[in-house]
Amino acid sequence: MPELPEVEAVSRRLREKAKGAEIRRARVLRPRTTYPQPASKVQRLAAGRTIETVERRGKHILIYLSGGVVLACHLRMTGNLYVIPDAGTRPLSTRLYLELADGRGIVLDDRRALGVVNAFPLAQAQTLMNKLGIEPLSAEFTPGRLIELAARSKMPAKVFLMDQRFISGLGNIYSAEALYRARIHPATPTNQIRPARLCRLHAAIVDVLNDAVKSAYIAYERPGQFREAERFPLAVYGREGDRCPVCHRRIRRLTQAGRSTYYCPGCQR
DNA sequence: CTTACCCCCTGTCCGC
DNA sequence: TGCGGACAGGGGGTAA
Repeated sequence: MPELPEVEAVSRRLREKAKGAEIRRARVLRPRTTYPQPASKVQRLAAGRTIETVERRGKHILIYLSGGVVLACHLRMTGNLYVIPDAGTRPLSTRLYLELADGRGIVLDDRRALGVVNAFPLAQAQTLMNKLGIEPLSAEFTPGRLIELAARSKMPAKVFLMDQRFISGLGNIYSAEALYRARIHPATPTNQIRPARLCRLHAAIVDVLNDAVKSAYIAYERPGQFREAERFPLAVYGREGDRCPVCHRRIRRLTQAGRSTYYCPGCQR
């Protein structure tokens, strides 16, 4: 599920519903969820504090609590984080929840249970987030910045885009979609892409993410629910064998860094 | 600095 | 119909 657009949608919805709420207590139902921290530490650090705000950094959701504590949440593959009306009535796949003073709950609902929640002092959260690459939807992400970053790596373009230390937030789907929009072959070594094409890639990244954020925000209108009708239209991802709408060649799949990459052999060179 | 595994989990799909 | 294996939008760790 979650790459930057979905995480942004989840984060916004959570902020709208839970900003200002007081956490009565926190319960970790699956100890591994707070790894490497003990569940007790997260429960203790969250209890009694007020949610000041909720922000996204890369694919992380940061819940800022009163007293300088941050809950850093990562949804990984199947996680979702949302407010439910009654903390006593939770989905089966709840791995951790925060019981709010008004009786509502915030749940980490995660079937595959790969999601993680840690509690950090503000400064430590800051340090960890500083290790992430540039925010692709921020003003600092410019064509020039992408050109600088690309010069530092000879990774295949797709692997580069997925590496959170360069740009944070792109995953398997939107990396492939951005490369398709930019007409760049996913295996091209990043430091060999010409500046003009990197400018095109920059625009493609920003456009695809902005489009997908809008779509994801609508799709997650109801907490914990995904509206199928609002699924973002994917040009190449998961479409092996389909015809490219532009050049009519069949979409191909290849494996890079253990993940599937989809691309159009006609458009992407 | 890379790549190439393995691990963490559950669920689904595909081929035999 | 049943079953084993591959694979799935995440990342961390370790070895080479």
